[in-house]
Amino acid sequence: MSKVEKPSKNQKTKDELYQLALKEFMKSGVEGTSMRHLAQLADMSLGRFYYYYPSKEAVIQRFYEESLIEFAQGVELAKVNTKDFSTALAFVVNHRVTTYRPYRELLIALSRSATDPRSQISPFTEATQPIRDEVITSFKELLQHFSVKYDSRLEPYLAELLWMYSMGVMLFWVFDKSKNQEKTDSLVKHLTPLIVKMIHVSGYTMSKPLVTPIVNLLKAVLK
Amino acid sequence: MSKVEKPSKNQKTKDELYQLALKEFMKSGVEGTSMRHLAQLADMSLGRFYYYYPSKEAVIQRFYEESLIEFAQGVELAKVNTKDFSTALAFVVNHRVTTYRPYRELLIALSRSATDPRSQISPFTEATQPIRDEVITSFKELLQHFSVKYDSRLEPYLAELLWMYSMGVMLFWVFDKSKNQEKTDSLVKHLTPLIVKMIHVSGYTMSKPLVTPIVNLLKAVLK
DNA sequence: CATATTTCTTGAACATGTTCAACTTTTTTA
DNA sequence: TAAAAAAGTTGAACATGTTCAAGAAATATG
Repeated sequence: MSKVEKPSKNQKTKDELYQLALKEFMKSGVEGTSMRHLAQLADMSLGRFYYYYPSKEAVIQRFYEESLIEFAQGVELAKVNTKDFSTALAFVVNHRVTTYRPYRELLIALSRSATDPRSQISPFTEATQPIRDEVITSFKELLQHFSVKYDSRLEPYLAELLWMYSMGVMLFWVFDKSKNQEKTDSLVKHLTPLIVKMIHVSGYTMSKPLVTPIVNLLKAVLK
Repeated sequence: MSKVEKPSKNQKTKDELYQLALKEFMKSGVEGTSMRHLAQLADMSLGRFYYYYPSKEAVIQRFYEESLIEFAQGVELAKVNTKDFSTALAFVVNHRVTTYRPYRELLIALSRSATDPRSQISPFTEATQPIRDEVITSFKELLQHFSVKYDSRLEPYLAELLWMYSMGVMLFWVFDKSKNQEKTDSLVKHLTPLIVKMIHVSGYTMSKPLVTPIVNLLKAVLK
């Protein structure tokens, strides 16, 4: 009756096709996998595949959406697995990198799409991206959970900034050509405590004048 | 006799094709311009066009290279047109945005390529990109020209960091959907003096302990 | 149950980026 | 200057992402 409750054969096919595509993308890369090949693997006509995913990018987009869900879950996990905010933030980012590792190939394709302002996927664009907002909300909760203290003027921006930090690390990771992407690990290990310290310090009365220009910057640029 | 001095008909044709392609890209967008159309406009066969530019991306790549040259020139210009380092840095970035403005469409395509780690174009990748190094060198000279004082441990990184800042602003600009991209102007206006102040402050003895973790970060992550 | 409507499926066609073997013209070499 | 090598050019072919009119199957409606 309602729209939600039927898993509908349609949805099931869609899911299967997605899994299939994902596996093939990992094996042969995104560009190395043709839509015809995918259709063939799924034992269906090309047109039929396109009925379920109207474009190759649509499959990537789905991957992005699934990732965001896992992202939010990772933030939740951080709450129970860590003792302070700094390790929590590092945990979130590392968790993301870890779960992405098998999908590196895919993430490259994703980052290509993401850097197109016209794309729905771009993490910077403030499209009505409900899942994106969910992640940002869970960052807000994480801050509260650890009772992080900071300059109240940062309140409207801080969670979103943390989100941007995470996405920035992802991008760095995609580019990271060092063995096992260990530079990314370094980056997170060094930068995370720095950021957290800055957040803390922003709360001290003495640093108010330092925070003011930053707040002005954020006010002018975000939202 | 030498390799350099003949502008060779080849090179001339290449230049003309580039200009032609550029104009068409601006008019119809990069994706909206087919290689066939370009060949037709140039009154040559498709295969012939491909003889000069082996791919569409090669044309974009050329645009990138030309841009880098202008970039370096912009840094030189800043030397003579500004009185202090902060305005110089803002000048460089604004100059870049200004000269890019007519090519916004192209820059989107560029940023797509740039965000592919496999591409030659990526600003982050430390490919042997001689022109890139030239820009970084001119940043070094700019620092010297204004006798900017800073923590000496930053010396190996500072110029490259400024380069990254500029590229970051470019990326922001591409995404900036505000009217006339005025948010980018805000960003530059607010952020540039902040950065310059931080550079200055790094030189004070009292801030050495603050700089140390940052230097460690840079050491671990760059180069 | 018969009909109308929606959902699904097919197969062919199209547009476009790219490749390449064959051919022609230009330049170098002896 | 004749032969050989290099540079330039052609046109057809290929692979791939995407579209779409037409039809089949499933579902809703009266």
